[in-house]
Amino acid sequence: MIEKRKMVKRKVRQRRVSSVDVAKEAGVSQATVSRVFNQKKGTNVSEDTVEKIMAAANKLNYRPSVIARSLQENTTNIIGIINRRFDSSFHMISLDLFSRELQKQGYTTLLLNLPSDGSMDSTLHKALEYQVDGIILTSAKLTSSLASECQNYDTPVVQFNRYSLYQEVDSVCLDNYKAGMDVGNYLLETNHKRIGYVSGIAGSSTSVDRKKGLEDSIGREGLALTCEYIGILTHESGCKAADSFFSHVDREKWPDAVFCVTDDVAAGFIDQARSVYGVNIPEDVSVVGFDDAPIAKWPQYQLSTISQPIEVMVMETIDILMDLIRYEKSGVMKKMIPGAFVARKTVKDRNK
Amino acid sequence: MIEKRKMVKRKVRQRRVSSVDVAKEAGVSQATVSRVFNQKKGTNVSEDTVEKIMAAANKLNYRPSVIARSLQENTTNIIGIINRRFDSSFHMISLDLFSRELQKQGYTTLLLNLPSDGSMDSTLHKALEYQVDGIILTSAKLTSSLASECQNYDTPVVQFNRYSLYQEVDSVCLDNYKAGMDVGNYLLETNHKRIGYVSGIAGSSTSVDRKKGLEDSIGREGLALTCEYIGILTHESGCKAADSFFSHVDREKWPDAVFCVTDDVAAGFIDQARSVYGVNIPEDVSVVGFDDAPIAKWPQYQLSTISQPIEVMVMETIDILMDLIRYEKSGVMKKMIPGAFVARKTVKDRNK
DNA sequence: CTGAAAGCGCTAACAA
DNA sequence: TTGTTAGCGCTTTCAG
Repeated sequence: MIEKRKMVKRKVRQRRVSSVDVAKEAGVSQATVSRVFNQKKGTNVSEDTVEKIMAAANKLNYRPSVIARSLQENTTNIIGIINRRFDSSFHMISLDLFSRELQKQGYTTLLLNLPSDGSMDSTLHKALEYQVDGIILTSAKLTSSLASECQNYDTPVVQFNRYSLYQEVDSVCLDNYKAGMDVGNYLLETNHKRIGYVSGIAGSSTSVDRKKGLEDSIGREGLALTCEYIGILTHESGCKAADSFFSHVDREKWPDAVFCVTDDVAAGFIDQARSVYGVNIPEDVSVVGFDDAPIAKWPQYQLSTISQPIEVMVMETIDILMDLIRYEKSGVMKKMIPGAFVARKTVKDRNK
Repeated sequence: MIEKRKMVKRKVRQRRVSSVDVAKEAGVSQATVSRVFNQKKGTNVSEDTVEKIMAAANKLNYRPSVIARSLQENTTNIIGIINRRFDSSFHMISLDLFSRELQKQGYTTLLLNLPSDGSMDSTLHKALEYQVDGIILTSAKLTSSLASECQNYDTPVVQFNRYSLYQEVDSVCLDNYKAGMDVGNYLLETNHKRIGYVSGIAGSSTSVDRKKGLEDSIGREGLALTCEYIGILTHESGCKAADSFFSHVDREKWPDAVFCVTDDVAAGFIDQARSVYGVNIPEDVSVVGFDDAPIAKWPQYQLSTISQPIEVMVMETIDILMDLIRYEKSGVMKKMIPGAFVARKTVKDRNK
């Protein structure tokens, strides 16, 4: 391979065929060619010339240069999606929805990754340099200096799956706090007393908000979390949480309900609890997950969980971004989407 | 929302600050500004002017326009990734690796989706219009007319996770046929006689090649597939396969080994076989999966499987593409990557 | 070391 | 209906 590279001659990319070439071939002016390939508002070109031009274009295999057009129009029809990491099906599904829907609306997706240290400057600048028409920032927050930089470049940003009360940035986010409260209230109604929480990555705002909602809810009944495990978003992390909750602990000190930050985590928790500690779900311990991922429906889990309407969230995000692109901004839009509790079979009503 | 849109004035995107603005501010010519922002080969600009220019640039918040540069240089530093669908962690992981590695090498990723009818023309044309420097086509094959169109545009294409003997297109693909043979040979060595296959989407070449390898391998011992189920790449599909293999069938007619196209499918197969039909894995039936996804390591599965070296495959793909971008093409490169059998606990040695 | 000027491929205002 | 012309912001000779 190395050999080959050395031996082969460097390459200069050939010039592409341009509207001038087509114009020459068709015997018309370049502007007319441009008109034909811009059939916006009834551009007036005679049938005859259109035909001549199309013939020439086909013969030469002409395609307009989006780059040149972008330079002229000061707009690229590209949306930058800045992604923190792919660590759950939530990210995969939302990215897929984003790019498909944007494509449907005539935009293309430029995918940018945040470096693992989480610093955003260079990635954001890259997006700005490419003159994207808008930016979707997933699972990350903009600092205020970065936000004003986007303002300078007249490039709208919408945060997806993250929000902050103190930011001037538009955002769409599941109402994680409320979802946490809903879970708490449900567990109270079903008469649970010893409630545990299995968290995601320390400090992740989705995880923190869910916990806070849970705590505030059960706090109104004078309860506090019995136990907590801080891990990551994997099955294995759920297993470890079960270890931490059930080993070296008297049976009376076990939680009677556990809220897991993710369905995957909940599955790991359930598997380990059942197989290693002989815990019956939900007779001994109730479990609630989050996401309503496919795994929640697997027969052995039948997991009660909170479903995130990802598609709604994605559409809202795109709508807001499109407004920002097309119209002058008037106020900040922070959209909180409610999650929905899906009752399956992992929570027992302990009133009975 | 509708209201708001109507009331607010249409937006015209403001002009960005250009090198001319910086030049004015710094009291130099525009060309010199350009030089400073192109410190490739020892561009000779004096310390003094560099400082003046940087000061002005910072003051005005100047960033070069990649678009204008692309127009001039006839190269965009964008790689188009054309994606068929996201239906397994394999796609998610490989996309993540692709975009991170490309970013590391100074490229950016334009993400394009194939429409659900699978037609590729419009998507490919979109990539060509954006003048991407190269295209990575994942899980799909180029028709010969499309391939020659890319040639016309001097835009190299590498197929990832798909290949064909008859194509002139470079490709990187796991050797699915060989992997299928490996599984078959292993099952023969361990003295299995009644072998079944759970396939992915009908006609998907990865699925077909794995099956063919399996068949050819066991065929040399005079065996044929005992049973087959054609489904999709989900846990549920694996459950259905178990239904199809175990219901309404005498126990003596059960397969003694089943090869599943994916770990997820294998997990569903195992779950259903165990819980509904009381099948012991691997005592009654051995199971082999594919991918070595995280689920293969879950305690309740401990799945024997074939691991795909995704990272190697991604790197090879990028290497080939970079060669194609930088050097004249000399021959077609079809890279077959071998999978590796990972023995865990779902295959029983029936010689003992 | 720096400036002037041409040109990448396109759109759009203006003329004809 | 069509052609002419002036840029969009940049890189790159070519002079000086």
